[in-house]
Amino acid sequence: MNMSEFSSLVKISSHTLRYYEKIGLLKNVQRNSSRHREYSNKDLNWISFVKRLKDTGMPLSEIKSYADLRELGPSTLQQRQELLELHQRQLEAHIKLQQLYLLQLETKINLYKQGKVS
Amino acid sequence: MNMSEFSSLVKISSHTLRYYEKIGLLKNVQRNSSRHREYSNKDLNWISFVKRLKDTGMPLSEIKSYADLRELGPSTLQQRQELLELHQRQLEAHIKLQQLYLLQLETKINLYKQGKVS
DNA sequence: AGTTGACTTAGAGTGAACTCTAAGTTGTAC
DNA sequence: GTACAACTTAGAGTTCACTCTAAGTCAACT
Repeated sequence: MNMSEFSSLVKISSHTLRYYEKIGLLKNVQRNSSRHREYSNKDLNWISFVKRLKDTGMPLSEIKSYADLRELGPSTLQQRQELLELHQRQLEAHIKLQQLYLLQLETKINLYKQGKVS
Repeated sequence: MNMSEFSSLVKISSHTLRYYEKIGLLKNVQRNSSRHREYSNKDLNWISFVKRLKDTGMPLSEIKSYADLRELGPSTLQQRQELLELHQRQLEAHIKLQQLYLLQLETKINLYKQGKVS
C-alpha cells in the first residue's frame, strides 16, 4: 500500500513515518517504480507494535535498540525478550503508581464535593 | 525552609523550581532578609499536588490554569472541581488503556518464551 | 502540452519541559 | 578581609518527538 493509505491505516502522519524511517525504527521499506514507498503487511504489524511500545512510554531510542536487535536475527532473541520483560515490569510499576495517584485525586475531589476546599 | 532543603524534599531541582515560579505554577514565595526564597509548608503541599498532576500526564499549562483559578479564590471552586473531574476521567481511561497494552505485551513475551518469534 | 496532486529529499522550525550559564550578591568560616 | 558556598537574575541552550518547508519528480487526467 502507498504512503497515504498506510498513514491513515496506522494513524501516523506521513511526515512522522518518514521520520521513523530516518531514525531507523522502520527499515527496508520497499519502493515502487517511481521511487514511492510501498508498505507491506509486515510493516503494518511492526509499526503497530512500535506504536504500542511508544504509547506505553518507551522512548524512541529504546524502540530503536529493539529494532536493531530484531534486524540482527535469531541470535538476539534473548536480548529482545529481556528488553520486553524489563519494559513489562516498568509498565506494571507505572500502572500501579497511576492507580495510587487516581485514588489520591479522588480523595481531593471528595474534599471539593464536601466543600472542604477553598 | 531554603531552596536546597525544599529542593531535596520535593525532589525537584532548584532550576526547575525557579522555572515553575516563572511560569506561574508557584506563586508568592516568601523571601528572607537576603532576598533568598523561604518555602513554607503550604508551598510543600501545593508543589506535591502539582507534581502528582504532572506525573499523571497533565500538561503544565493546564496545571497553571488550575493554579490561576485557585488564586482567584472561592468563586472558582466549581471550575476547579470540574477541571479535576475531567482529569480523573482521563486518568481512568489512561490506566485502562495501559492495562490493555500490558496484556498485549505479555502475549508478545509469551511468544518469545515459546520460541515462536524470530 | 499543461495542470494537478501525491509523492520524493534535505534540512529547518516548533513546543514542551526543563537545564544550564554568566555575572552578581550575601552570610559565614578562617 | 578574604575565600567560599549558596543563593540571585536574565536569558541561552538542550532534548525529545515531531512537524513543516522548499524544491523537485512523476503519473494521470483535460
